[in-house]
Amino acid sequence: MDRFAAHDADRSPPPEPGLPHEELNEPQARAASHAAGPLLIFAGAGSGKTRVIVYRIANLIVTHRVPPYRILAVTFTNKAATEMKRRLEGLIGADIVKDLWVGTFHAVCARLLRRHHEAAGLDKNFIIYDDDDQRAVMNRVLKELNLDDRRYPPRQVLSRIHAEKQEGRGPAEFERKGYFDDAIARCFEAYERHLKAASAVDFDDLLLSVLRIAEDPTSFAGEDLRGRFRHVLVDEFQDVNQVQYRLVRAFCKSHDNLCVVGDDDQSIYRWRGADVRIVRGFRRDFPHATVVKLEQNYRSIGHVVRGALGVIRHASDREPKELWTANQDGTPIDVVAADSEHDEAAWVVEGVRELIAQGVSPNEIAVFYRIHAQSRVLEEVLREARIPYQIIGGTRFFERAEVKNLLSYLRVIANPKSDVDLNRIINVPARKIGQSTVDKLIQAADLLGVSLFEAIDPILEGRVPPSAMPGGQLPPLAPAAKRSLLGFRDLILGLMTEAKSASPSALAEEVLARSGYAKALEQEDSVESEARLQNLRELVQSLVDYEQEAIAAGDEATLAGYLERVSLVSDVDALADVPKVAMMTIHAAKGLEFHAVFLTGMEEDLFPFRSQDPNRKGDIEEERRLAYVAITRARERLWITHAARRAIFGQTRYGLPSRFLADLPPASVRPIATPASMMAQRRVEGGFGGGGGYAASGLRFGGQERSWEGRERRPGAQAQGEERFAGARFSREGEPARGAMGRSMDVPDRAPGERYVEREAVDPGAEGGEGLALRRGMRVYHERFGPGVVESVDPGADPIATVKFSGWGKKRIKVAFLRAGP
DNA sequence: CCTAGCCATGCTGAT
DNA sequence: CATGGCTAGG
Repeated sequence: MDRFAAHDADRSPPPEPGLPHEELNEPQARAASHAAGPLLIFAGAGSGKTRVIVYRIANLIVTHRVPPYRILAVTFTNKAATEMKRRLEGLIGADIVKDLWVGTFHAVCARLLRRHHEAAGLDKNFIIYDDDDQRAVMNRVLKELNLDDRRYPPRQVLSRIHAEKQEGRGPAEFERKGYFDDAIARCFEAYERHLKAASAVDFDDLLLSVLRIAEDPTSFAGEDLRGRFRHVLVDEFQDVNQVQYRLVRAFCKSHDNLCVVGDDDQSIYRWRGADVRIVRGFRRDFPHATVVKLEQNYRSIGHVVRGALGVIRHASDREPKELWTANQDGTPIDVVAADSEHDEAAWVVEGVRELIAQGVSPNEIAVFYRIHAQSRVLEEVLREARIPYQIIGGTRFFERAEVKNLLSYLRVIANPKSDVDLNRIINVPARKIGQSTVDKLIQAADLLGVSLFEAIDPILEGRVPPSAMPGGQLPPLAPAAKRSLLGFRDLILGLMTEAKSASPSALAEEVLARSGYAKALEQEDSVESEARLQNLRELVQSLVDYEQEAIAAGDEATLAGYLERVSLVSDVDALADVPKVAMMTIHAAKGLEFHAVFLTGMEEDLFPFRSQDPNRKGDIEEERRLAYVAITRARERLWITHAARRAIFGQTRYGLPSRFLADLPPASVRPIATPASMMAQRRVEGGFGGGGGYAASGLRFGGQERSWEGRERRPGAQAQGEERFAGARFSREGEPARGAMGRSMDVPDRAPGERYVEREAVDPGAEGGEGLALRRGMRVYHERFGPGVVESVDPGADPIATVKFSGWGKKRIKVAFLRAGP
């Protein structure tokens, strides 16, 4: 029995007779046994969709006798693919599973493209260019076209091209909208030309090339692609883009055995071309589709499920569905007010330490953040506390310079046309081939219309036609430069010969030895160079691992195969099954689950994220879905933290608690303030002229239990800690019941930081002051609008403050209605 | 030709 | 804050 099932044994769905090994509930079983035709599965978070897909595939093979190599299952990450295969092996055996097509769109397309490389005009050993490589190509393109890279920043040009390709358009279909686009169009054309010349593809091409073949009605390759699969399953369907959808439809051309599984509430990749309309329009495209909804959550405790629902309920335009759970309520969600990001990190570490002390395995604990930049502080504190952790993403192993260098050597050996790679290593280690020499080489290559590598011989022999040079001869190379270039050429040629017989790992060793790279690093003898050597050894080891895996799977271990794999690894793929706390962005957390989750940085402008660049408009709806994804990762415990101030991007920001916090049902939340946060609060309080400010503000100690509408009624089983704060509730005299005011009914009844208020400030009998001494920047709290920051104050007998509220914007409020906020 | 150090500039999310 | 591009000096 697998880990998932073992862990959740106490809350597994009821057994279904006739379905061995796995137990499925009614809708799950319906989806799993659906034999043919289109099938749309709306799978809520934690509703056991992986289980359904796995069982469905097993069913197709065992019951319906579909040959495994006729089944394609597309997953979102390689890790998910591996996990799926692992679970299938338990059901139908490894022998059958190895013939299945299971993988990400990119991995599947890379494999198909290897087979049909000719139809795409590529060498068999084509190379996949990553972002860095793409930028290098674009830099060269801009230079070639004499375009100012300040006016046309490579990244922006690329992102424009990327957007086009994601919609399935090439340079020919590019629509010019103004004169700026003229240049973009030329860049697009030149960029494509360079990639093709290098026999390289970018991530978009991987899909696009296969799509073009698959949609070509005339070619043999296209026929093969359209007839290859009899059943296609796509997981995380809410995050597919147009190209991927067209691809899937092409694969299903001769039948419509298409099973898609998704949850529009978890669509978080719109920014990279994912189109929720595809999942929402599926029934229009396939009117006879069977639709199954999985709405029972088996993963999380009741408080977590209700917290997630509170957030997603306010999403506009979602497929009607109601997630529910039979699980126990468990512990409420802790919403923690911290003073700073350091304070926040300290709280997280303390919580992690406690969990581990209680016997929770570190790999069942995760720390989430909105952006990678938040990880550093958390990492430092964890390291200090000697808690083992692993960071997913950020600066990755394969992005380190020395690793990329060795990979570039290997890529040049596999595909000498790859100019980006050649350029990268031509002077690594330093071998006296400087920029001027490389520039001449590039010129020669451009003139001859060949790759950099192919231009070496002509330039050494002076065979570059002078007539082609505008304004004279190509400046001659210095003898020293010639010698160096010759040495480099021979090095590569020698390694190419070696590659014919040696294994990939042996070849890598050979590269390190013959190039002198290892020696150069050894001689440097610094802490950094030692670390680099270590990384290179690790890379060689990963080649060895690859070879062993290939042998075990009965495949041939090829250099191209390895290079393809490293190009397509995703961040989460690196998530190892080791006892370490996992740290990652919420995007990376999609599809994962943990016993305990710390969701950090829950502040306005950070989450929901808002770019400082006013041209880039954020998408609040997507941020909301992201929050939903984050919350639903937790099985038993969830802490959500926010900090009053945070140093990020080189400056200190004073943030408001995220608007999403206000959407958590109060009954499922336990507000907590860190000691440092309470201290800071005390300082703010001082500015209010003492504890009497509350009485003066018209707020009254309420102590009265407020009621909620519908399902959100306070559960009978109160969690401990709830009592501690039970008396600390405020209500303003004469204020209408909040339940009548739409979303404000879910505003937490206690603002973060209120614990201090309870202990120190609430004294109904205290004398009133002369109103609040508000200053700009001060944090206040309003009964209806929640926490806010004072922008300005109009003094007078009845002073009015302009206050910015998270989620509400600026409001002019009588000071009398404000009190000290979080 | 190489290297160190300076300045500037961007800075979400990722296969 | 971190990376990268550029300049000046070796």
